[in-house]
Amino acid sequence: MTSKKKEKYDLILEAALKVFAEHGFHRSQVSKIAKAAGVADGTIYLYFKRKEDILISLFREKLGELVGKFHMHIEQTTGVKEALRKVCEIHYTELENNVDLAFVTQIELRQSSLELRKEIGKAVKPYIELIEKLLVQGVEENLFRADLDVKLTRLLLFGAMDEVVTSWLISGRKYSLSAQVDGTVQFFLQGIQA
Amino acid sequence: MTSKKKEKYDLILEAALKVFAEHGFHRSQVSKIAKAAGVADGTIYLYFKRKEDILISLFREKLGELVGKFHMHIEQTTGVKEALRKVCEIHYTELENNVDLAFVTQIELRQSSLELRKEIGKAVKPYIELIEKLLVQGVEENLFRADLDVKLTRLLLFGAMDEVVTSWLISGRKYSLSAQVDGTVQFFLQGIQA
Amino acid sequence: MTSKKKEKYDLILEAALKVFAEHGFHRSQVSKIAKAAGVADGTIYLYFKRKEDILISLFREKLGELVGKFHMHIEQTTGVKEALRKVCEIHYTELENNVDLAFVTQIELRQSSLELRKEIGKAVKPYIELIEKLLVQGVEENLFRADLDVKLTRLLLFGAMDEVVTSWLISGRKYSLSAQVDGTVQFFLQGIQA
Amino acid sequence: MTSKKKEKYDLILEAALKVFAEHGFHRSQVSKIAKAAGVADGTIYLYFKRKEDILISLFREKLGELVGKFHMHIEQTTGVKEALRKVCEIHYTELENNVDLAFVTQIELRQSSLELRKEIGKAVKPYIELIEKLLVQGVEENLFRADLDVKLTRLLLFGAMDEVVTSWLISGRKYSLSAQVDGTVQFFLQGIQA
DNA sequence: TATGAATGAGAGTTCATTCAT
DNA sequence: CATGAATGAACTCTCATTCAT
Repeated sequence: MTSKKKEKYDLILEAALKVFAEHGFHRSQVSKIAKAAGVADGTIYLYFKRKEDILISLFREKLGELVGKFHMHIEQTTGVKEALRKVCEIHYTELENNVDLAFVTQIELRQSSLELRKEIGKAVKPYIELIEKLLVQGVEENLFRADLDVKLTRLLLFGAMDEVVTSWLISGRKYSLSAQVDGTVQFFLQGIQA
Repeated sequence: MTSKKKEKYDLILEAALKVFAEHGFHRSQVSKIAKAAGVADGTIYLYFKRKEDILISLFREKLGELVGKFHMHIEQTTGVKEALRKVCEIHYTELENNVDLAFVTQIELRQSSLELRKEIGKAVKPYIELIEKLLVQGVEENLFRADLDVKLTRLLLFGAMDEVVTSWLISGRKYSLSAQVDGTVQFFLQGIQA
Repeated sequence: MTSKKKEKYDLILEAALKVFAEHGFHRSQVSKIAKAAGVADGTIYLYFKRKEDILISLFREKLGELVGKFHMHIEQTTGVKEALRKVCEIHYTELENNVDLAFVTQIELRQSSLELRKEIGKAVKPYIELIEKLLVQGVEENLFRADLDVKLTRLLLFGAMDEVVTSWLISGRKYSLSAQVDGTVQFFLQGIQA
Repeated sequence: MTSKKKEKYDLILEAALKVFAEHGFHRSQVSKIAKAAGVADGTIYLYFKRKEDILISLFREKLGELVGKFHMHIEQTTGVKEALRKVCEIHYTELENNVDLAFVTQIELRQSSLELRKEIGKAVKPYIELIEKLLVQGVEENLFRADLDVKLTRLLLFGAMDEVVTSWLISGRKYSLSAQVDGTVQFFLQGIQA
């Protein structure tokens, strides 16, 4: 029963991901999601309290998976710099290979109330903290500047990558996103100075 | 008459800024904006084709003003690095001193369709290009790396600053935004490397 | 403008009376009322806050008219007993001649929440108080028993008439309601007579 | 098995009485009743065809019990007048001592369609006929007026008592209901007395 | 230009009822 | 007999936009 319930829960989530990516959150009627999932409208409400809950749950699940991948790959790396490159690489390639998810995270999820954005902020936090952890480690190993403001820098790194992804999406994905990893990581490590 | 028209146009825009900042785009009814501007609902439609147009126009006007300020201040600077610091300084202080505008640009404006976001992209372009121009100049003056990918880097810089502002807003503005200028610029110039 | 507004207000109220009488409150969709009134659905909400407000307003207006008629006719009577007969006569004939109103007051209005019934109770109060006033006057004139519990008796009179009307309606109006005036009044007077 | 069936039937009815009394008919979801009865939603439909059937059955059962009590007590009385007082006494005390039932009969049961009200009318009939029987007997014994319209009077008596109960409920039960018996009966007897 | 009353399409959500297990 | 997950019809209310004045 639990597995069956879980199945339908995931079924709806998968359907929602597709519908949100194609039509955007506000233009995605619950009935459209239900139809895509092959269930009745009312069934949605057996698994989610409100329409917004689908969005939040979707984000939590998918971001959870992503953070899992980050941790998994980073464990296999040997140095902090290498790990940081891995983070950027996963960030770019995962979203490049999963355009639906990219649209939802970069475009649709932002189309929400301040209240919801705080909720999303909580879900993003583990990722931001992962970056911070690497920064702290780098400072301890004397690889990064001793006076580095890690709280500020984690935002700068995340924001920089985030903007690259969004810009790539809005441009219509006319170039390779993963090809930007080198330039991005070099910028992170060296800055722009000659 | 044209000046009078301009006056009412601005009147509506100012009212919209306040209303959007307080209630968010989707919760800001046209009638609420009209009331705040002291005009009739229908009058709005003499100056703006659709509700979304108010948002776009607001952004264009305000961003235009901002870009103007950037140009004005940069002309008074002597070097590229100094100019880049000035850009960051203006970016942070202007939004810190104009919280309404900050809310609209960082939160509400993102709550829009892909179509609208493209429109916004066009309005942001002059700013992004201003950054790019400084980067190109820096490379030419051998201040920045010769192999710098300026198209990518302009996004990284903008994205990094953008995230810092958004994060500051969502956190509830518990710390000084302008105090982040030093750390941000240092990161831009030096990167994180020791 | 005010008269025009008043006109549409009444238009909706008249339409609602017909629709409520025919289909009952819960089966009367707002769209049905709007159609009957020849206005758009949304227009209803320019004059009434919620669907329930239509019912309450309808009751207030109609009961207000009725109480007005009571007062008007009673002023023309000479004695208390005659006045009491007039009350019963108006009660029965008005509802007999306005079956739609009768249905709404006797059947549909009762189909409401305890909260709403209290609201209705307030609207009925002037009528109950009118009856009480007559009873007090009768006691003072030694026409009615000196030990008469006027608070209780006003309920007994109102309830008795109310039940006669409801029963007449539910029976399918197979007999004359106004023909019950004599029997009712005789019962009342003998009951309260000194 | 039949007794077991009867048990569950009563179980649901008792649960429904409580739920209806607390939340009202329209706000009492079938699932809420099922939960209160400790059965599954679907089980309700093994005993009742529709939600309304629960209400009707509830009324029939409870009113049947009441009418039984009336008959039982009246048999023990010696005169018609005494019997009539007993009727009023039972009417008031039974509902005063069973507030849940009072709420359902006076408030919730009225919240139903004309169709249902006819159904309820049938259930009330034995009680009304009981009153009529007493009236006829009284007339035969020359205790009551010879020209008494018993069909009308039975309604007047029932309606008067009904209104007293409803008014007592809506007022928030701030006074004793059974204390109204004397005043009520005195009014009745004087009204119909020979 | 300006008004603001009127429009009416649109969608989230509830819940009585069913039926496969 | 019993279950409870699934169904899907039903309906109120909002609000961007229009247009007669």
